[in-house]
Amino acid sequence: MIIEFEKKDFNIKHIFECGQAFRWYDDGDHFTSIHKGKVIYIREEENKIYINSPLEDFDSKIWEKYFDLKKDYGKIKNSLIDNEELNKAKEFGYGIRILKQDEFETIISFIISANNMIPRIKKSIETISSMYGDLIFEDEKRRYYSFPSPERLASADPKDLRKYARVGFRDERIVTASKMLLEPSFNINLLKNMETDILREKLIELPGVGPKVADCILLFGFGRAEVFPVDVWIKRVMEELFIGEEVPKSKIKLYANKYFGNLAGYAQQYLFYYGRENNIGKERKKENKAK
DNA sequence: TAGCAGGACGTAA
DNA sequence: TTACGTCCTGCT
Repeated sequence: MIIEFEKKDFNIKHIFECGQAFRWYDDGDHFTSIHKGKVIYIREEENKIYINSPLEDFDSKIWEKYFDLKKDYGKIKNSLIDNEELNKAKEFGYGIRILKQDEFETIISFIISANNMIPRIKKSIETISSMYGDLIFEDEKRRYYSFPSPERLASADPKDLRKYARVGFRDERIVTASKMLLEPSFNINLLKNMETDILREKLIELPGVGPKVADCILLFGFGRAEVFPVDVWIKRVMEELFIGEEVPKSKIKLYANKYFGNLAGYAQQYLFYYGRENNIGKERKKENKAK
């Protein structure tokens, strides 16, 4: 079974490489992605996108939701302020979409992301899935495992997470957060219905979740598109392109809100991808250090 | 081999 | 409220 649609505001590479997701592979002529215990192959041809699954139980609705296909990203881009630098970023990452990822997986993934780098985060998540998830499929490239349930991760030994999944000091955080997420006050349906600021406070109760990680979870796991996560990259990019001077991390959000309003999350993705791929702000940082 | 990159968190000012 | 040192791994 297959989903097929017009290639408009959709670029597979942009979607997966803009730093929002970790369970995907660039397999040359196609990308492979794992989500909610399912595997898909996704490829672009001329002006069409094809998503197909090697598994029997293919539910196109899951993937429509995951890729946010109902949303008109052209319209979003047009609604963002007309700013020269932002326009460049929009053009550069023209096919970015914000994925709607599984809530639990997003929480654990971004706890792992703290003080960490994307290739290492990907490796840790892959190992964790192979240790505590279920084998769902195998092709000539690799074996695919589902991301473990909160129950499975709650009973994991932090020492194993450290030793095999190389998560370092995040080991206890992962297990404790998984345990807390099994408590009634963290019931997923309860969380889903919370107002964004309340939900952020709730998420920060989890060990390993601070303001930045909470914002990533809100944006990528709970679909709160008005949220603007501030990491070292986006800080540099905002300072370089919009603010013109170094400001504390806490101030960056105020600028984002002023410029992008409730579309801040989309702007963040275009700017993050554009800034990181082009090393924006990094040179200036080096210069400052040399002084 | 030492240095660096990357957020959370505890402590101190 | 802000500023700092520490927690790890993997790369150069």
